[in-house]
Amino acid sequence: MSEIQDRRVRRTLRSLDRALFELIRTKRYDKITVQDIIDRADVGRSTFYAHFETKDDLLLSSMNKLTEDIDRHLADASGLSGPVLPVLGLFRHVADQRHLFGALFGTSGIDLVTNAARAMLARRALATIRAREVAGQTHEVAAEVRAEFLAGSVMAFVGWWIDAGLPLTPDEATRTYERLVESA
Amino acid sequence: MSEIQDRRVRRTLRSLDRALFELIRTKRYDKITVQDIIDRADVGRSTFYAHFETKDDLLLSSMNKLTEDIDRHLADASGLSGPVLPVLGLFRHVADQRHLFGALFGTSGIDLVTNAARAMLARRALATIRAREVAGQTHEVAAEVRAEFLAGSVMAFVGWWIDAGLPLTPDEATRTYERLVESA
DNA sequence: GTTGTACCGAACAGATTGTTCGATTACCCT
DNA sequence: AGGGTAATCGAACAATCTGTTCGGTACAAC
Repeated sequence: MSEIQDRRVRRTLRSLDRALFELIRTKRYDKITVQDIIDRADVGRSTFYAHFETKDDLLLSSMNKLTEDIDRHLADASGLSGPVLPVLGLFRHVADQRHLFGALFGTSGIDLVTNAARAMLARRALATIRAREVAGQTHEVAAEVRAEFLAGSVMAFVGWWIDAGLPLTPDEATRTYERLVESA
Repeated sequence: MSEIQDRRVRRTLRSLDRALFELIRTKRYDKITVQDIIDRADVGRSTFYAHFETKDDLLLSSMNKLTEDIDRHLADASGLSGPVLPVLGLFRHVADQRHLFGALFGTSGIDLVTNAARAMLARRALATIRAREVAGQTHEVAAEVRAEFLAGSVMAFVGWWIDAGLPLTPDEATRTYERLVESA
């Protein structure tokens, strides 16, 4: 798309980008002020607003670059076999950039609401898994990981279900969810 | 725990609770101000700060009640068979309270960051699934749902992986993730 | 009824937002 | 190399929000 000509603009945009991500590493996004950003980026107030309408605007623009980046690290799966999302390249990228991704996707993030619910589900799941382990049932993957994953996948599914406007009844949703979990 | 004696206090707390959730239904949590809350709740400024230190404080307190609520709607799975998280009761509860849960867990929520990444993964997954459908591969669950679910589960897994401090190498993580997805 | 305590509302300083404007400065192009 | 163009700076602005303090009022508990 739009290639930036002017060196001053490039410099400004990169400074803002960098400042935002550095700040996200240190505190919650919604606690970061435009003031924080321009202070760290050493950019004039009016300059910021010449490029972005709001703080969200800057975040979305930065996220675009980041998702393009992620996209490049996902292997192509247009073949007919193998996982639908071949994540190895992505996971390597995440490990490389652990600080950045940790700030962005860790549960220390913004989402107090989802996290509270997810944590509760994970606790429930873990208790059940442990009880079954005691009874002799084992699984290849460690209990904590499974519990967290199950909780996360329930939240993901509910998120989709709600956003789609509840196109399934609770009973259908349950059946669909269980099928997805056992063979996604 | 602490049972509230004074009727005035009960009234105030319930008003604040209610106001917060009503507001969450209309706009993003981080855009809601304490001013909004006390205006809608018809509670004096000093009264708010007599009960809560910050807006987050109120949210967390309200979320506690909500997760207790969710917890009650999750079936007990202490038995040795059946899904680890029996979600039917939970899903029914979500459908009943769709407005509340929609505001809380829909992708219109706070999490611009996670959502951007999730949306991109879902797009990728959907393209692959469709390509395979054309080639004759079918699946019980609709393509969109599968795509969203896969994307969500990757995000959930990465979230755990990062929070746990990257205890697995990218290769191990990939293997673990794939095992979880195919048989959680 | 008496006593206590929760509420209200106004006022406060400090911070943040988003805008405007003139003065600099750096850049791009020829 | 130089001139026109465009980006930046920085100060100032009103408007809003935060978190605190205070005296006065009204309600609850006993």
